[in-house]
Amino acid sequence: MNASNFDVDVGARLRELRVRHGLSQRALAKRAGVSNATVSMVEANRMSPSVSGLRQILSGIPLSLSEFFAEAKPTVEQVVFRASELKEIAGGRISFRQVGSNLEGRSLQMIHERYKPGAVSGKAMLSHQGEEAGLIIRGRMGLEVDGARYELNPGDAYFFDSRKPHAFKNIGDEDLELVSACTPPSF
Amino acid sequence: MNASNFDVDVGARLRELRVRHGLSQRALAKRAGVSNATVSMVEANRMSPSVSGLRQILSGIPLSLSEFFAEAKPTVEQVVFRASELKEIAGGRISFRQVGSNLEGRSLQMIHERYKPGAVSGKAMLSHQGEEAGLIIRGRMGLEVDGARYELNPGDAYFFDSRKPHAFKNIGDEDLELVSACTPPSF
DNA sequence: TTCATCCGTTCAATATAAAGAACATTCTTA
DNA sequence: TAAGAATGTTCTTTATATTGAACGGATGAA
Repeated sequence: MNASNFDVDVGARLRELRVRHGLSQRALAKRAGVSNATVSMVEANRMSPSVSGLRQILSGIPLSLSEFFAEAKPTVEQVVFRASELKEIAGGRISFRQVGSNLEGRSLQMIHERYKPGAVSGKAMLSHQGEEAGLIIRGRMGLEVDGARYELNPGDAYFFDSRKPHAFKNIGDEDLELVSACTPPSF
Repeated sequence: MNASNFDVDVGARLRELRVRHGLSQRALAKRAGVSNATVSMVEANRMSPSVSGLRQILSGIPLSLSEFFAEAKPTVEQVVFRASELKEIAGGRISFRQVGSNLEGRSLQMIHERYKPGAVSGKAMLSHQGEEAGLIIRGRMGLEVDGARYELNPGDAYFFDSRKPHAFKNIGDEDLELVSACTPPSF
């Protein structure tokens, strides 16, 4: 049994991509160097192509296997989130106010962060893979990533791999305010 | 043209994942309900499994096809980007200052945006799939997504699917300043 | 109409993936 | 030593993916 996710409907996905690119089964088959019968069979799920066969077919679009199997991103309903609507996901001396409350199925998370003077946060462990970026709006931040220390002022920014251990600290006298984003939002 | 990637070595990737999970070929085969011979052949690239066969094999780890074919993320060298180092990717009445200059291999892009009063930007066409988010620092923004119009003030934020047509405008008297992020950075 | 050309599907023949058993090798353990 | 159990590989048979050609339907032009 396949534990982790819903199965990709290979046939439907191929058809969707082919049509989106304005190709007929035959046109795609010719570009890819396979028979039109194969394209037809695969799209109808009447057979499961070999990986090399699928790669061959996709070369006619062209598209990588990675792109083919990438998770479909669900549509996000709400577009605008008022300042008062941002979801508080941390309290006290640190305020994390997230854009949108439901992370399910998203690949991007944005947070409006505020730290009181001296406040600290961070992760020591390797979390799931992904990337993190942020830009300082106000105040001074001390950043430690993978053992290296930095000081950031308004307008400065950071970018690193989420798997590296990291810590944030407000090292100034006033509140520290920044906007951060990370992907994927799973943590 | 498939700009983005090199082909996956299916055999090597499977072996890497199996070993990383501490499974022998036979143990994996048993959990997945396939023969050990198949696992051996696939790892040696002596045959290219069918998609359904590979899915079956991966179910023993377990791992989804999506995860199997996901691109390995390269490590990002530079962590901190000074305000003066942000890369200007648009000029004139609109200033887009990107965190980091090289997007290759990244899945996250962050931009410090500034619009003069009246300045407009946006995309009418469907661009590649992904998500976009932003948070207003200063000024007033008019946002149109998929035909719907919104007004945003400092602290407000937005989040939508990049494929929807969208436009940004500074509808205030002062400069509009915001931090945005999108994924994937391809555009 | 009739011809031409496109579309997607289906069929029989062939190439290849997958199973099950036997193989060689390297460890343990007696 | 030798026996036992683990590993990954290689064999032969069987199931299935893939081909090339033929099919039926739709569209458009003479």
